[in-house]
Amino acid sequence: MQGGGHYAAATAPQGRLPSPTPRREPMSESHDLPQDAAPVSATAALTADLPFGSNPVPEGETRAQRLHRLRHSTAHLMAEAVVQLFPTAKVATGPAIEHGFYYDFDLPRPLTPEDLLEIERRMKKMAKRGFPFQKATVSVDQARELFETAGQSYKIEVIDKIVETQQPENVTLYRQGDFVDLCAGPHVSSTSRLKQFKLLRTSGAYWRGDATRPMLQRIYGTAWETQEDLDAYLNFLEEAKKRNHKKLGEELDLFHFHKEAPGAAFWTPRGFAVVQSLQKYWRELGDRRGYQEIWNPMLYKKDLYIKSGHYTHYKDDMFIIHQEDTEYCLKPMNCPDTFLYYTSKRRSFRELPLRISEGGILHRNELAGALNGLFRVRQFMQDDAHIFVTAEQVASEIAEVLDIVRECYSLFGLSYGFTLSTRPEKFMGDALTWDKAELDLKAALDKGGYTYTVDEGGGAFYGPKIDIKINDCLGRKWQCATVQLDFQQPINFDMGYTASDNTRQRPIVIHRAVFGTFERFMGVLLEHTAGALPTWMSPVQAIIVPISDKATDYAFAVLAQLKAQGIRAEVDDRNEKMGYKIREAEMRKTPYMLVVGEKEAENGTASVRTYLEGARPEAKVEDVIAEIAMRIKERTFDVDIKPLRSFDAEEAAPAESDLEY
RNA sequence: GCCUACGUAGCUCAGUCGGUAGAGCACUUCCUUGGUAAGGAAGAGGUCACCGGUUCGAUUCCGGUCGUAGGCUCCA
Repeated sequence: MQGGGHYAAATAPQGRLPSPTPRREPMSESHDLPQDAAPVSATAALTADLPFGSNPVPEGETRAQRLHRLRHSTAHLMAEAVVQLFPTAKVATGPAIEHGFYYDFDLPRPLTPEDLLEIERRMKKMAKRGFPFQKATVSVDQARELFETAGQSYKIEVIDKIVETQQPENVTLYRQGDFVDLCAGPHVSSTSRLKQFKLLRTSGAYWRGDATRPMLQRIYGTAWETQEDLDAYLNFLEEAKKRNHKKLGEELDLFHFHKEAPGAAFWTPRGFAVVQSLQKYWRELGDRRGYQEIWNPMLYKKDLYIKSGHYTHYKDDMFIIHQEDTEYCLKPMNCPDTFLYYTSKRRSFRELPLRISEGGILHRNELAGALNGLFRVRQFMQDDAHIFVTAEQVASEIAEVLDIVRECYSLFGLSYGFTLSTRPEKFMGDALTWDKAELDLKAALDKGGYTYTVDEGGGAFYGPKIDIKINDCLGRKWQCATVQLDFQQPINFDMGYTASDNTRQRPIVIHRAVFGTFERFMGVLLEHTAGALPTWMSPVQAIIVPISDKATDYAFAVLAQLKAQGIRAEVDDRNEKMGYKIREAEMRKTPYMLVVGEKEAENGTASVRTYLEGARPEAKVEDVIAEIAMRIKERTFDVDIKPLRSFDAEEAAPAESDLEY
């Protein structure tokens, strides 16, 4: 990069610029510009002639657009601070993103947390000084010359890309203070508009997201229009941290991870009770909705995956076992072996739609760096099902699946959104079939009254799909459910059915999962409920607290009654005071606490305390049991969900003011 | 897999500028028999992730491995 151009140093007096910071030394603000900083003055000379002028503020912007502009400008401000600290830095790209912004840099050394503080400090300082954002429209050649002189090779690449895709005559540059960037804009009028921001973290990021390109250093930050918004957002981050499902899993003794099996959850008795409650619901739902469950092997000769195409397209993600001369694969998905079931005999149109579910144990060799608690594991179980249908049945069957989605998610107070992904450029089958299928999916969505977004060309090569994203009570989105049409695998497996006219027809396969994986869904639910699960899922649904051992016999008698009704209950007969036991039960978020002493033993009652309501008056044991049993049976969502304010830019409109940049 | 950071008792964390470690909670025993979020005392518990290197001596410094976190990439 020939001398390490400080490409941004365009116009300001040179005395303001810092010298390169020595490796691993704490930042100091008293550095002066090195006298030999040739690239700097060269750049300054170059930009001096450029037509920097006004930066018109767009009219009629939405709040989202305003925030986007604000955040993008903050990214530029940050880049300026980074270039000050690291004059040899190369800057890559720095867009606004949801809730904030980032900027990628190629730096001489890794960033430390102290660097982040120093960068933020400089940003605040420059913001206060109020440098205007100015815009210049220059020819592509002028821009290229500028960034070449400054040694900014990534910017050259961006220019090349723009030229290749858009063939413009001119590009625009934006400048604030000492920093000039290739940028389409728009920006705020002045850095003095940038007040409520915070740098959050650094990370590595491949240039252009390409693992073969250099790893850059990315700094993430957040920016808002008001201090109140910023505080609320930082509070949200804190709350999300508190609700982290790994932390809750530890505190509530639900699951563990061990390095002996990276990426695979070890469920404790308490945690497994929760998983089983969910699986029980899944099986009941399947029964009710006409699904039949099968149970297939976990280990297959590679032939199966050669047939399905996974061996060529998915091999890197599969665990493969060599046994003597044979290659076996741990199954990464249920579809291929479900298809073996389908083709195991001749099928009639009378059997369709054939709804086959299988919650097999799946293994995927996810990248080590991608593993993340229950959200990304290597071993998991999906609430998977494959529905074999005729073309005519697609629309009604999809509608049925969407109705299951509605039922499931409403059970947990989760809202959700749909995305319809249509035919990609490279697709299998004929376009007519696709068109019909897409119309069917649309019709099912419309008929159900669902709103959805369309991702044109976002479908899988084998068929269009509907993805469902959950919104939890912190407003976070999670991809769990998916409904996919598949025209390809029926061909690979030569599936058929005999139609009413005695011809052999090809079925269409619908892949569907609602919870997605039980693991991820558990993680989402834990964070959504902050670990206070509804009674029907709770590991221990009722705990009986004898006041002293004089009441122990009665406590166990009550326990027997609870258990007789299928309630997960325990007696805490440890030699502790009741206050202690209650505290522990509260911290475990136990929905029902039945306090019993001599008085209750005499009356056949219990003093009830619930997690939701606190202490209640004494009640007949039968009545309490009936209440708990009813909540379990009906799967009542007896959870106190306090939705945090949304950070969706469109929803959370501020008190209208002249927020004008 | 890549970047950065981290790994001390079951959990949450102190600490050691290189001389083999400490707290709280949990656990065990004893005392206490107690009305709605921690009663008291004693005890036990650690190859300071693992493997190498430097050193008289490494938990501490260096290198590697494994695992974890946040990202990148990928995805349920």
